[in-house]
Amino acid sequence: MLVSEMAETHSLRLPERRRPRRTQVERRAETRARILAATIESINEIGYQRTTSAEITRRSGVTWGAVQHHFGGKDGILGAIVEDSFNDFSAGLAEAFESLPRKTSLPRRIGTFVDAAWEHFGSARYRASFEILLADSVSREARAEPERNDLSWQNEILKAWTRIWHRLFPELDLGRRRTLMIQHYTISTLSGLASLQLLAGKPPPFLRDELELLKKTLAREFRGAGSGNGKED
Amino acid sequence: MLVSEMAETHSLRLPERRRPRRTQVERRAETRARILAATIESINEIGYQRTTSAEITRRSGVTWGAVQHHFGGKDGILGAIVEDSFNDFSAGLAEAFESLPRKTSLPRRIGTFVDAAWEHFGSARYRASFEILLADSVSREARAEPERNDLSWQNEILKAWTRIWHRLFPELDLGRRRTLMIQHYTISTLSGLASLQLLAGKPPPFLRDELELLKKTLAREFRGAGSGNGKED
DNA sequence: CATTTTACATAGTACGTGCAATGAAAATGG
DNA sequence: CCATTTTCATTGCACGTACTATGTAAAATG
Repeated sequence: MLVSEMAETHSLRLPERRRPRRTQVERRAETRARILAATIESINEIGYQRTTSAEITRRSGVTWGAVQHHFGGKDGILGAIVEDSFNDFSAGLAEAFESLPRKTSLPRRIGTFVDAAWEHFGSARYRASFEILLADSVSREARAEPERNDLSWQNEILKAWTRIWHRLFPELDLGRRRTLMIQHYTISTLSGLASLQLLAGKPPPFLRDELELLKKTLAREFRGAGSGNGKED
Repeated sequence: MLVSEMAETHSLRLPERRRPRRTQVERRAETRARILAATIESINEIGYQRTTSAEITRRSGVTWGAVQHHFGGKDGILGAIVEDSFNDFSAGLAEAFESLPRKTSLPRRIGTFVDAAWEHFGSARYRASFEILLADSVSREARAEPERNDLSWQNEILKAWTRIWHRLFPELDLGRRRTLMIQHYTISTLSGLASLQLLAGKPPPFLRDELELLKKTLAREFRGAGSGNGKED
């Protein structure tokens, strides 16, 4: 389905007052959102390669001039998608943390944590980000461009992850090394689920059980890791 | 490093008898291997996008005519990589199974299984296959080409996986649904590790520990799943 | 209402990419 | 040693893609 059909499907039948005098910020926000949505949709439906500039304009219903104005170019769209995805992810984790009553049991905290994380990794936007980063990051180091964009998103995402982690599970003391290992394992599994969904074209059939299995694994690793048990390396 | 430098680094200094009268099968095998190796290397180093036909000929040291002759075109190379990767994977698992003495303990069997599986998922060839499939499979369903190539590699890989699985762990009876779930979970984690390695550009720092954690998880799930315990859905 | 700024539209273009077409060299087989 | 097949090399080209350049409409500003 084309994004352009979402908001103005019947606009052809109502030619009177087609544009009800929208304000600039409204226009700006809507076209930006349409471009981003169209790009994400296209990447998920036909893949990164085939998501061309023409395809984006076709799906979004806007012209290339709009893209140029708002994002500068195609790279601008892709960068914005990755950035938004990451920001919403941090916000979502923080929100899940806030909405949790004080002194919730460890398994329950793990549950909400994994669920909130999957809210991110399971989204179409993350899948798009994944393809974008994959297509971009590998080639970036070849060009020897050390920084330029979001100064190594990897460190950023790891930092945010660790921050939330420590706030959610303050009593844990597994040692820095083991903590990072379990974090990386969790990300691997969740991102792996997302990437397999990309390859299969449909969500994993046993998704819920797999998330439960991950929770169980985390719970097991956390058990017996109360304050003071960790050994730093 | 260029693949073309591997075998004929000093050939410029020994112009006499440059080509010691190789047989056809030798020539064929070598150039094919060089092309495949160059493509895999390129995908891992500079990414799928930048792995152009020119880049492949540059790294392999052969011309486009050779590629055309052996693979028909670029798609031929990519397809061969995926196919070879999958075949070697099945062979590797089977071999690991054969080399295992009768009545090995369950944890040890799990260990060799995970290690053998990572031998596959951790290889540069798999990472290349992953990018190829990602770039190709998503766009294929958009073009509505139901079969054509290896008739849904997904089913094939799942079948082979299940086949080995049942030979390695014949006493398990978790029920079909739960078995498939755990398989998918294992693939997700391993493939996730591989994809994160692609994004990071370097192998995961805690790889060994993460594999151990996966083994532990599997062992725990298998425990108490002797013959007759499974419940079919 | 006039002016300035912002938001979008249209047409043309430079460039990379994969490949077709053709030919030469190398090996095989008699 | 010759004919045939296999293997590899060269050149030119059609095509898609992202983008530049420039023009127009719409909203803000006073």
